[in-house]
Amino acid sequence: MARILTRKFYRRPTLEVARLLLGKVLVHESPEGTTAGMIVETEGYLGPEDAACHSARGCTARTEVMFGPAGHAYVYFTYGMHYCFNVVTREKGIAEAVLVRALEPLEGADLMRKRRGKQHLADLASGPAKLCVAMGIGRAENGHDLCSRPLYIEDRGIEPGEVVWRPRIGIRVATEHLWRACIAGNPHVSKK
DNA sequence: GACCAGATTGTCT
DNA sequence: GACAATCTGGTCA
Repeated sequence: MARILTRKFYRRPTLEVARLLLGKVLVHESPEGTTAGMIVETEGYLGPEDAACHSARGCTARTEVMFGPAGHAYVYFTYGMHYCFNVVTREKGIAEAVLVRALEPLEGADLMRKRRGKQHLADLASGPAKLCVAMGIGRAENGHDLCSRPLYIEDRGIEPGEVVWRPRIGIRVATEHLWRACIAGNPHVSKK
């Protein structure tokens, strides 16, 4: 009953995509094995209006993917050691994206444990940099079309339950917006 | 449990 | 040359 999300899904307004992604399943069919996790936490980044958004200061080599068509992966490197995974929304030329902040592991938990060096399920993908390690996402995945294998998001008909909006985390500016969507009470959300 | 500093490098000024 | 959409391990309680 699983259905890979089409480009149409990602062309919606960014905050709507952020909310609708909760309960959807991110799947990576890597050479080492398949890992999958349900998305439990996301953040919207709203282009020029949003000082915290990488694209707010124009199109550069780094942010180029965000300016492209919806449904592509924007993976960036930060703090000298971490990757973060985003989904590009809207249409070509409108540089907005949704940061996937946390997953609940569904498949390939043993592979995630091996990649992360952690045993506890809630430690495997409960943060943007953690989930990239657990899912094997890195620079190579930047620009990948999420409507196709080996990396995609699918709808398995899971009801996310109650959704709550919170301030965004880990940024220095524009922290007043409630643009972080979480599944209420889910233990895999990055912070309480 | 809460708080703090260190790791480490791509990207932009 | 400064800083970053983070995580981890240490210290102190």
